Amino acid sequence: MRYIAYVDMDAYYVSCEIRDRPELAEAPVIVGPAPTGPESRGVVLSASYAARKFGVRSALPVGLAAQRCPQAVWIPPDFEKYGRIAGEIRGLLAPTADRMVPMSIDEAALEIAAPGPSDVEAWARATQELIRSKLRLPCSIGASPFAVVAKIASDRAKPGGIRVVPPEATRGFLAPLPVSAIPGIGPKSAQRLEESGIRTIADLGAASPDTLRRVLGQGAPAFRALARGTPGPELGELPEDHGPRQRSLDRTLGSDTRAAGEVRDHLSEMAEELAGLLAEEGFRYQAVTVRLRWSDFTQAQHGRQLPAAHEGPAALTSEALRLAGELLARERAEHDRAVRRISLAVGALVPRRGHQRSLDGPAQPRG
DNA sequence: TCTGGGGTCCTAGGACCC
DNA sequence: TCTGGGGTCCTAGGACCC
Ligand SMILES: [Mg+2]
Repeated sequence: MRYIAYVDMDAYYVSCEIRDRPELAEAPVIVGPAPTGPESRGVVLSASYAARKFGVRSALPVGLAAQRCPQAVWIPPDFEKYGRIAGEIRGLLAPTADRMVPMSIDEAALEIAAPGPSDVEAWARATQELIRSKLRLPCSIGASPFAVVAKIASDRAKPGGIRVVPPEATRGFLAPLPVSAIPGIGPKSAQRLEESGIRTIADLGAASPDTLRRVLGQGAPAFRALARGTPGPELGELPEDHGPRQRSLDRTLGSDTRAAGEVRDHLSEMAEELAGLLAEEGFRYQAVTVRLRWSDFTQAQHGRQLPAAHEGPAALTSEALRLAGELLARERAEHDRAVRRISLAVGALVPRRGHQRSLDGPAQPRG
């Protein structure tokens, strides 16, 4: 039988740092911009399990994290290191499986052929031991013939565990879990489902297709089939890789601004940087979008398809400045909020002639 | 406490075509 | 001539994931 094993590194950034500073193994460690430092506008990127006992989680504003856990050891992020180690992890994993698909910087899905669940279990123990002995890093592993079930199982196995769900056990495994355990059902969907009396995945499987369609939209039938233990290909199989859809850069300003010149200066730099990134990756772009987040945290975007694909910073810079100018003009006339964050994205990416996409798959940074 | 940066996909309305 | 319907593309906004 073909199983999908989902390997998810535990507290990945923190584990990478503790590896180099073993005296911190049991300490409340937080990777993120220190709240007393220059980048006070930030969030926790990764928290050790000791820090989580104080209510510190990824994406928590650093000010609140410091308040909840004053004794925390703060370590600034080193993305170059995390990326390099991620490559080493993949190098160890790939030869153990028929196929390995990187899902993020700290997750990978592997296809393995195994006669039964006990063989998968043995593979998972050996794999955990391999990563622990070679790289001194902990991970959790979930496995199922269905991709999304393997991922959910890896979440339930954390930290450091293994959870194998044979196909016939799928429905029973999922039934008691909250709907929010399903990737793709976030806080908003969970709230709306709760308002319809749907709290667990068992509730989801018993709900009427019409109700689910209203709350979850087009994906409803796939979620319902999953809840009944028989996911279709949308959730059961690993997604195909068709190359990146877009590339983007974001900058949150140290303090909000109404100065158009400041916004333009940032955008010009960002356009240069983004054009350089695309050149390295071998893509041309045929769409440009500028997105501005205002001081009240709402955002507005303005974008445009270009008549032809471009490379280099010139077209990107002029488009970006024009789009931002139009957004800012409208904002001045309507609400006149200050700018908090500037984002620049290019889409409709076209491979440059003669340029083959790297076999490593797209860059997949995360934090 | 005050909310990062980098991605993917879905929805909805209007334009346009058949 | 009028009406309806479906498909696709574009744009803006939003949910969601790590
Ligand atoms: Mg992880």
